[in-house]
Amino acid sequence: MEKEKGKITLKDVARMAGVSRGTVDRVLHNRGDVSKRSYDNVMRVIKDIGYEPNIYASILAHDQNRSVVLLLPSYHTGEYWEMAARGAEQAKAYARTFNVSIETVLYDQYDIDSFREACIQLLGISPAAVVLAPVFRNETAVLTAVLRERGIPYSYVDTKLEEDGYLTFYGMPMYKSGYLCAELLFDSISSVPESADQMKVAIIRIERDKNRKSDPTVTRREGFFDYMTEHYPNVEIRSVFINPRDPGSIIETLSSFFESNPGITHVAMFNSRVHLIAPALETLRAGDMPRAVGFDNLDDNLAALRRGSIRYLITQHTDEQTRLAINSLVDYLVLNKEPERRDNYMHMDILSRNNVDDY
Amino acid sequence: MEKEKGKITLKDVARMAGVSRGTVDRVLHNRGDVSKRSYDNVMRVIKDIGYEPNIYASILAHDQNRSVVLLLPSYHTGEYWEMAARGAEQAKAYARTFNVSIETVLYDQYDIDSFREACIQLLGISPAAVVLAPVFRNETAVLTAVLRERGIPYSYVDTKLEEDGYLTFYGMPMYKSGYLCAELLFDSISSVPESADQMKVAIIRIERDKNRKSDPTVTRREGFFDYMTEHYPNVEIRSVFINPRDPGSIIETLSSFFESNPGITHVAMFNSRVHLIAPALETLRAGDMPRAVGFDNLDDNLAALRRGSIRYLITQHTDEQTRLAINSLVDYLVLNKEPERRDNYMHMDILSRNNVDDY
DNA sequence: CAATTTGCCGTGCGCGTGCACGGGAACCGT
DNA sequence: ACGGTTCCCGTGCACGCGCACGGCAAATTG
Repeated sequence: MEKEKGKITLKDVARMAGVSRGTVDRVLHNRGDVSKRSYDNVMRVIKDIGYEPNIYASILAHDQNRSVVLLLPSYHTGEYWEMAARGAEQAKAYARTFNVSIETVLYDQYDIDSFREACIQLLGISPAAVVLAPVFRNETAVLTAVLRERGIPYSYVDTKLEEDGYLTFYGMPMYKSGYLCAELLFDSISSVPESADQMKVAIIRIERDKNRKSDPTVTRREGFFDYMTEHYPNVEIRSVFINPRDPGSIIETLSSFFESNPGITHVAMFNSRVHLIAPALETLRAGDMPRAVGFDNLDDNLAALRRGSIRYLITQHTDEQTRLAINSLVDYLVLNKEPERRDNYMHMDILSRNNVDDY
Repeated sequence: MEKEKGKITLKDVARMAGVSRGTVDRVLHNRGDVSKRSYDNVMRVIKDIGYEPNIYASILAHDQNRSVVLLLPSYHTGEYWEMAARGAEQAKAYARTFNVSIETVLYDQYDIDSFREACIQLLGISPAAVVLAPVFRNETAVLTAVLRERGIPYSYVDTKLEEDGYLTFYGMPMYKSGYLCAELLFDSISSVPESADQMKVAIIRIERDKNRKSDPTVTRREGFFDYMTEHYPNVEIRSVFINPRDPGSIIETLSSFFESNPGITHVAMFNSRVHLIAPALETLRAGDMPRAVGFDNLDDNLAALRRGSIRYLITQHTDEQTRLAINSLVDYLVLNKEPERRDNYMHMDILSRNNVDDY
């Protein structure tokens, strides 16, 4: 289906359209100084013979080094956003193939001013494209407005804003993920529903700062509760809040929680930090471990999974998200390739003790 | 970490080594006519300054069209090997970036002569690289010997032969997949082991032709049985054979099986064809569906999963396997990039009704 | 010693595109 | 009629590399 022999070049187009290479070039890149007549001629020929520019020659001649900037919350090793950064690392290999480099700009996700500074820094780089996670919604809207104005394409990862200026979005179906979480928790007794009376669920949540950040896990929680009301309306559900900034306090919090709420058989956590409660479960409930399900393949989570203190992890391929987002932008920039889909919901992986190894 | 400004070119290397571009070129491509002195000089400079050729210029100048051939059993839509072919489709996009095209050569997996013919056809194409699944072990060994002799790199997918001439292998950890299969089947009652007495497992197998083909699922079966003896040594396990060539017979076979083996609560199947027994389960066991687990994300399997007649599917990303295998070969051919790992065991995905949608 | 071969090596051209430069024609105003 | 714009357009060089061609010196041969 490809006839590689008689490759059609720009020169051929020029000849067939009765103009020079320069004119074809001007048409291809919309840089004016072309009469309507010539323009139409060239366009017709291009369409007729299906001309496609040779990207090697193009890149070779261009020889410019564009950069795609990834705008992320800063992270320590083992934290959620590190995975996103890891994805960028993988994308680099692909991007460098096309002479585009990946820069990462970080900000403190608890400090809105640092986000604003990061935006300024980002614009200073004058990137060819941007990948970002809209942690601060309003400020992100400001940034993307500037990007649109400057004609810089951008993609969302993790979450998106409800506008339509972005090129692509890669994220997780949050509602479904909560639903799935509940299923994995309670699948164990679906064949013996009468035992549902003996179950009690604990939902571990994070004490949140009062800031303007968005909390994507609310949707996940909805999915979870909908599953519960549909399948196990009588199961007791309790919530407890822990403070991730003070790891020492967690075991105390949970200890008193378990005392005042005896008979907890299931534990769910809707963000990436199940690993924080794993040690507490192991010491407080060594005898009768509740069945625990959490999210995201952080190293600490995987370790807890292997130890058996977490039963299942649902992962959203955070690294893949950034990788694909970057790739879509690179394809768009270099190959003029429109993405297949704008909104891309990633597949959720279910991880158990027995399939983590080759992850 | 990249200094893109002063890109090092072949000319720079030539200058620094005190030779001409031609000589450097001869060194790079091992085509002789270079004195030992010059050779050493050039090699030293290359290593010192970390010269890397510009592949765009290289491809542009070279302008040759190589092809990678994928050697697979022929398939009908919805069958296992179709997924492998699908992966090739995805790899095409990447490959064409480098002026390499992907050809597929098919053979009848039940006819060894057709395989031999396919090999001849393959060699006729004089491919730059080959991806293959060693269905016929001995004949595959013959083929790979020829490939090695001709210096054509090749990669295995799905299964591999025990030799070390291949560039990469992408497959599934078969033993673990069987183990995982058992866990997913019986996880439901792990907290109430006393009910294990009431369980009965059926293993559905395929009547095999008597040919020299390899059966990779034996290892999977081992993993399954090991899990069972470790965790539920007293559970009854029965096997039943169905004939995939005669779909009409399946329901009869299973009907009489269920009659003579009442109380089957769990069903496992170790190849990609669970979809064959799903309708039978739905009609024969509508009231008390046994819990069924199978393998591979064939469309029919996914449909059965959605209908609820299969509880879990374990998938091995067959499409990814071929995609990655092809990519590894392309990288090796074009970029001279050695693969990171030779043997690559893919992650197993667990698919349930609630996470198939975004697959 | 002349003629030829062999071992090494440098140079020039072409791959297809981006872009700067300059130039011709038409149009304007004086 | 003439200088000055404006609008279009063609050409030449550069990008980095592969490869063919030819050349020079040393080694070999008759």
